[in-house]
Amino acid sequence: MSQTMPDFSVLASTCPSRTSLARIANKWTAMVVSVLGGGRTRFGDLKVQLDGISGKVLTETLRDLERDGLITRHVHAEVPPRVEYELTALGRTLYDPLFALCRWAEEHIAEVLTHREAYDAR
Amino acid sequence: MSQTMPDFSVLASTCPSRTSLARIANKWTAMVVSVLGGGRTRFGDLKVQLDGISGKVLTETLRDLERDGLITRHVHAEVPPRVEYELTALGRTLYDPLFALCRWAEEHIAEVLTHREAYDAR
DNA sequence: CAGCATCCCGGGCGATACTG
DNA sequence: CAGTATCGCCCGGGATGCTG
Repeated sequence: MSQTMPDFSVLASTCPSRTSLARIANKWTAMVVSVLGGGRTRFGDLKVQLDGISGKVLTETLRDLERDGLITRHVHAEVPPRVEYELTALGRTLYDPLFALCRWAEEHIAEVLTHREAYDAR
Repeated sequence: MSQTMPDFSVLASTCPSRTSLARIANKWTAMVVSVLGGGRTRFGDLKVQLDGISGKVLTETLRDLERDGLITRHVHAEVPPRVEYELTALGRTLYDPLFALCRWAEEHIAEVLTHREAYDAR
Protein backbone atom coordinates (compact mmCIF):
# COMPACT_ATOMS: atom_id res chain seq x y z
CA MET A 1 0.00 0.00 0.00
CA SER A 2 1.24 3.41 -0.84
CA GLN A 3 1.84 5.40 2.30
CA THR A 4 2.52 9.00 1.40
CA MET A 5 1.93 9.72 -2.25
CA PRO A 6 -1.57 9.40 -3.65
CA ASP A 7 -1.17 7.25 -6.74
CA PHE A 8 -4.69 8.04 -7.88
CA SER A 9 -5.28 9.93 -11.07
CA VAL A 10 -8.68 11.25 -12.08
CA LEU A 11 -7.50 10.80 -15.62
CA ALA A 12 -7.55 7.03 -15.30
CA SER A 13 -10.97 5.68 -16.15
CA THR A 14 -10.56 2.90 -13.60
CA CYS A 15 -9.83 5.33 -10.79
CA PRO A 16 -12.66 5.74 -8.28
CA SER A 17 -11.70 9.38 -7.77
CA ARG A 18 -13.63 10.03 -10.94
CA THR A 19 -16.85 9.29 -9.12
CA SER A 20 -15.77 11.89 -6.65
CA LEU A 21 -15.12 14.41 -9.38
CA ALA A 22 -18.46 13.55 -10.94
CA ARG A 23 -20.18 14.37 -7.69
CA ILE A 24 -18.56 17.78 -7.66
CA ALA A 25 -19.19 18.39 -11.32
CA ASN A 26 -22.96 18.27 -11.23
CA LYS A 27 -25.38 21.10 -11.64
CA TRP A 28 -25.95 22.05 -8.02
CA THR A 29 -23.15 20.78 -5.79
CA ALA A 30 -20.89 23.82 -6.11
CA MET A 31 -23.73 26.16 -5.23
CA VAL A 32 -24.96 24.04 -2.33
CA VAL A 33 -21.51 23.82 -0.78
CA SER A 34 -20.98 27.54 -1.30
CA VAL A 35 -24.14 28.36 0.61
CA LEU A 36 -23.36 25.87 3.38
CA GLY A 37 -19.95 27.48 3.70
CA GLY A 38 -21.82 30.35 5.31
CA GLY A 39 -22.84 28.09 8.18
CA ARG A 40 -25.55 25.64 9.21
CA THR A 41 -28.58 26.17 7.00
CA ARG A 42 -32.06 24.71 6.96
CA PHE A 43 -33.67 23.02 4.00
CA GLY A 44 -36.09 25.81 3.20
CA ASP A 45 -33.43 28.48 3.30
CA LEU A 46 -31.25 26.46 0.96
CA LYS A 47 -34.15 26.11 -1.43
CA VAL A 48 -34.69 29.87 -1.45
CA GLN A 49 -31.03 30.75 -1.87
CA LEU A 50 -30.51 28.14 -4.58
CA ASP A 51 -32.93 29.99 -6.74
CA GLY A 52 -34.72 27.61 -9.07
CA ILE A 53 -33.88 24.21 -7.61
CA SER A 54 -36.75 21.79 -7.08
CA GLY A 55 -37.36 20.21 -3.71
CA LYS A 56 -36.73 16.76 -5.02
CA VAL A 57 -33.40 17.60 -6.61
CA LEU A 58 -32.26 19.52 -3.55
CA THR A 59 -33.07 16.51 -1.39
CA GLU A 60 -31.17 14.21 -3.73
CA THR A 61 -28.16 16.52 -3.84
CA LEU A 62 -28.08 16.77 -0.05
CA ARG A 63 -28.43 12.99 0.31
CA ASP A 64 -25.48 12.40 -1.98
CA LEU A 65 -23.36 14.91 -0.13
CA GLU A 66 -24.32 13.32 3.17
CA ARG A 67 -23.49 9.87 1.84
CA ASP A 68 -20.03 11.04 0.85
CA GLY A 69 -19.45 12.49 4.30
CA LEU A 70 -19.38 16.10 3.12
CA ILE A 71 -22.35 17.35 5.12
CA THR A 72 -24.28 16.36 8.22
CA ARG A 73 -28.03 16.38 8.66
CA HIS A 74 -29.54 17.71 11.88
CA VAL A 75 -33.18 16.81 12.46
CA HIS A 76 -34.98 18.72 15.21
CA ALA A 77 -37.87 16.97 16.96
CA GLU A 78 -40.31 19.79 16.40
CA VAL A 79 -43.56 20.59 14.69
CA PRO A 80 -43.29 21.87 12.09
CA PRO A 81 -40.12 19.92 11.38
CA ARG A 82 -36.82 21.71 11.09
CA VAL A 83 -33.82 20.16 9.36
CA GLU A 84 -30.47 21.82 9.11
CA TYR A 85 -27.45 20.95 7.03
CA GLU A 86 -23.85 21.69 7.81
CA LEU A 87 -20.48 21.07 6.22
CA THR A 88 -18.33 18.41 7.87
CA ALA A 89 -14.58 18.81 8.26
CA LEU A 90 -14.22 16.97 4.98
CA GLY A 91 -16.82 19.16 3.36
CA ARG A 92 -15.00 22.25 4.48
CA THR A 93 -11.91 21.11 2.60
CA LEU A 94 -14.06 21.28 -0.52
CA TYR A 95 -15.48 24.70 0.20
CA ASP A 96 -12.52 26.79 -0.94
CA PRO A 97 -12.07 25.07 -4.31
CA LEU A 98 -15.79 25.11 -5.08
CA PHE A 99 -16.34 28.64 -3.90
CA ALA A 100 -13.40 29.69 -6.06
CA LEU A 101 -15.26 28.17 -8.97
CA CYS A 102 -18.43 30.12 -8.23
CA ARG A 103 -16.38 33.28 -7.95
CA TRP A 104 -14.68 32.54 -11.23
CA ALA A 105 -18.05 32.18 -12.93
CA GLU A 106 -19.23 35.46 -11.50
CA GLU A 107 -16.07 37.39 -12.24
CA HIS A 108 -15.46 36.19 -15.79
CA ILE A 109 -18.96 35.82 -17.14
CA ALA A 110 -18.79 39.15 -19.00
CA GLU A 111 -15.65 38.13 -20.84
CA VAL A 112 -17.07 34.70 -21.58
CA LEU A 113 -20.23 36.20 -23.04
CA THR A 114 -18.16 38.48 -25.27
CA HIS A 115 -16.27 35.49 -26.66
CA ARG A 116 -19.48 33.60 -27.21
CA GLU A 117 -20.99 36.39 -29.26
CA ALA A 118 -17.87 36.72 -31.36
CA TYR A 119 -17.77 32.98 -31.94
CA ASP A 120 -21.44 32.73 -32.85
CA ALA A 121 -21.19 35.71 -35.19
CA ARG A 122 -18.76 33.92 -37.49
CA MET B 1 -12.67 36.47 5.54
CA SER B 2 -13.72 38.94 2.90
CA GLN B 3 -17.41 39.62 2.57
CA THR B 4 -17.27 41.52 -0.70
CA MET B 5 -19.36 39.99 -3.43
CA PRO B 6 -19.34 40.75 -7.14
CA ASP B 7 -22.37 42.22 -8.82
CA PHE B 8 -23.25 38.84 -10.27
CA SER B 9 -24.37 35.95 -8.15
CA VAL B 10 -24.45 32.41 -9.45
CA LEU B 11 -27.21 31.81 -6.97
CA ALA B 12 -29.64 33.98 -8.93
CA SER B 13 -31.42 31.90 -11.55
CA THR B 14 -31.50 34.88 -13.89
CA CYS B 15 -27.77 35.41 -13.70
CA PRO B 16 -25.85 34.40 -16.84
CA SER B 17 -22.90 33.35 -14.72
CA ARG B 18 -24.83 30.16 -14.13
CA THR B 19 -24.26 29.15 -17.71
CA SER B 20 -20.60 29.69 -17.04
CA LEU B 21 -20.70 27.53 -13.94
CA ALA B 22 -22.62 24.89 -15.87
CA ARG B 23 -19.86 24.75 -18.45
CA ILE B 24 -17.29 24.16 -15.74
CA ALA B 25 -19.41 21.67 -13.87
CA ASN B 26 -19.78 19.10 -16.60
CA LYS B 27 -18.25 15.69 -16.80
CA TRP B 28 -15.06 16.44 -18.71
CA THR B 29 -14.18 20.14 -18.51
CA ALA B 30 -12.11 19.94 -15.34
CA MET B 31 -10.02 17.10 -16.72
CA VAL B 32 -9.56 18.73 -20.13
CA VAL B 33 -8.38 22.00 -18.63
CA SER B 34 -6.09 20.13 -16.25
CA VAL B 35 -4.38 18.38 -19.13
CA LEU B 36 -4.14 21.54 -21.23
CA GLY B 37 -2.55 23.25 -18.25
CA GLY B 38 0.49 21.16 -19.10
CA GLY B 39 0.84 22.95 -22.41
CA ARG B 40 -0.38 22.86 -26.00
CA THR B 41 -1.76 19.40 -26.71
CA ARG B 42 -3.08 17.73 -29.81
CA PHE B 43 -6.46 16.10 -30.14
CA GLY B 44 -5.21 12.53 -30.15
CA ASP B 45 -3.07 13.03 -27.07
CA LEU B 46 -5.99 14.55 -25.22
CA LYS B 47 -8.12 11.57 -26.14
CA VAL B 48 -5.51 9.18 -24.78
CA GLN B 49 -4.93 11.08 -21.57
CA LEU B 50 -8.64 11.58 -20.95
CA ASP B 51 -9.02 7.88 -20.63
CA GLY B 52 -12.47 6.80 -21.74
CA ILE B 53 -13.78 9.88 -23.49
CA SER B 54 -15.32 9.40 -26.93
CA GLY B 55 -14.17 11.41 -29.90
CA LYS B 56 -17.51 13.05 -30.30
CA VAL B 57 -17.74 14.21 -26.72
CA LEU B 58 -14.14 15.43 -26.69
CA THR B 59 -14.83 17.47 -29.82
CA GLU B 60 -17.96 18.96 -28.28
CA THR B 61 -16.18 19.79 -25.06
CA LEU B 62 -13.34 21.48 -26.92
CA ARG B 63 -15.77 23.43 -29.13
CA ASP B 64 -17.60 24.75 -26.09
CA LEU B 65 -14.36 25.77 -24.42
CA GLU B 66 -13.23 27.47 -27.60
CA ARG B 67 -16.54 29.29 -27.91
CA ASP B 68 -16.17 30.64 -24.41
CA GLY B 69 -12.67 31.88 -25.17
CA LEU B 70 -10.94 29.45 -22.81
CA ILE B 71 -8.87 27.61 -25.38
CA THR B 72 -7.54 28.23 -28.88
CA ARG B 73 -7.48 25.79 -31.73
CA HIS B 74 -4.39 25.52 -33.93
CA VAL B 75 -4.86 23.71 -37.23
CA HIS B 76 -1.70 22.71 -39.09
CA ALA B 77 -1.90 22.43 -42.86
CA GLU B 78 -0.45 18.98 -42.99
CA VAL B 79 -1.28 15.47 -44.04
CA PRO B 80 -2.23 13.74 -41.87
CA PRO B 81 -3.90 16.68 -40.14
CA ARG B 82 -2.64 17.90 -36.82
CA VAL B 83 -4.74 20.00 -34.49
CA GLU B 84 -3.51 21.37 -31.21
CA TYR B 85 -5.36 22.99 -28.37
CA GLU B 86 -4.03 25.49 -25.89
CA LEU B 87 -5.35 27.44 -22.94
CA THR B 88 -5.90 31.15 -23.53
CA ALA B 89 -5.08 33.75 -20.90
CA LEU B 90 -8.67 33.47 -19.74
CA GLY B 91 -8.46 29.71 -19.71
CA ARG B 92 -5.35 29.86 -17.59
CA THR B 93 -7.26 31.75 -14.91
CA LEU B 94 -9.48 28.70 -14.70
CA TYR B 95 -6.66 26.21 -14.46
CA ASP B 96 -5.82 26.63 -10.79
CA PRO B 97 -9.38 26.30 -9.47
CA LEU B 98 -10.13 23.30 -11.69
CA PHE B 99 -6.85 21.57 -11.06
CA ALA B 100 -7.47 22.04 -7.34
CA LEU B 101 -10.72 20.21 -7.84
CA CYS B 102 -9.04 17.29 -9.57
CA ARG B 103 -6.49 17.12 -6.79
CA TRP B 104 -9.24 17.20 -4.19
CA ALA B 105 -10.91 14.24 -5.88
CA GLU B 106 -7.65 12.31 -5.91
CA GLU B 107 -6.65 13.13 -2.37
CA HIS B 108 -9.98 12.58 -0.65
CA ILE B 109 -11.42 9.68 -2.58
CA ALA B 110 -10.41 7.17 0.08
CA GLU B 111 -12.21 9.06 2.81
CA VAL B 112 -15.24 9.55 0.59
CA LEU B 113 -15.44 5.84 -0.17
CA THR B 114 -15.26 5.03 3.54
CA HIS B 115 -18.20 7.31 4.24
CA ARG B 116 -20.15 5.82 1.38
CA GLU B 117 -19.74 2.30 2.70
CA ALA B 118 -20.78 3.34 6.19
CA TYR B 119 -23.82 5.16 4.83
CA ASP B 120 -24.90 2.28 2.61
CA ALA B 121 -24.44 -0.23 5.43
CA ARG B 122 -27.18 1.36 7.52
C1' DC C 1 -5.60 11.93 -37.66
C1' DA C 2 -9.32 14.94 -36.72
C1' DG C 3 -14.01 15.29 -36.48
C1' DC C 4 -18.69 15.05 -38.43
C1' DA C 5 -23.16 12.26 -39.08
C1' DT C 6 -26.36 9.01 -37.01
C1' DC C 7 -28.49 6.38 -33.91
C1' DC C 8 -29.60 5.36 -29.40
C1' DC C 9 -30.07 4.82 -24.35
C1' DG C 10 -29.99 5.97 -19.39
C1' DG C 11 -30.59 9.08 -16.06
C1' DG C 12 -30.31 13.81 -14.49
C1' DC C 13 -33.58 17.01 -13.70
C1' DG C 14 -38.01 19.10 -13.15
C1' DA C 15 -43.34 19.54 -12.18
C1' DT C 16 -46.91 18.10 -9.55
C1' DA C 17 -49.40 15.94 -5.93
C1' DC C 18 -49.39 13.99 -1.53
C1' DT C 19 -47.92 12.91 3.68
C1' DG C 20 -46.23 13.17 8.71
C1' DC D 1 -41.84 22.47 6.67
C1' DA D 2 -39.40 18.80 4.87
C1' DG D 3 -39.68 15.54 2.68
C1' DT D 4 -41.77 11.10 -0.64
C1' DA D 5 -44.04 9.32 -4.72
C1' DT D 6 -44.90 9.50 -9.71
C1' DC D 7 -44.35 10.69 -14.15
C1' DG D 8 -41.98 12.16 -18.12
C1' DC D 9 -38.97 15.06 -20.83
C1' DC D 10 -34.69 16.27 -22.47
C1' DC D 11 -30.01 15.70 -23.47
C1' DG D 12 -25.42 14.21 -22.07
C1' DG D 13 -22.74 11.20 -23.94
C1' DG D 14 -21.43 6.58 -25.87
C1' DA D 15 -20.94 3.40 -30.28
C1' DT D 16 -20.21 3.07 -34.90
C1' DG D 17 -19.14 4.36 -39.48
C1' DC D 18 -17.59 7.70 -42.92
C1' DT D 19 -14.75 11.75 -45.01
C1' DG D 20 -10.86 14.93 -46.20
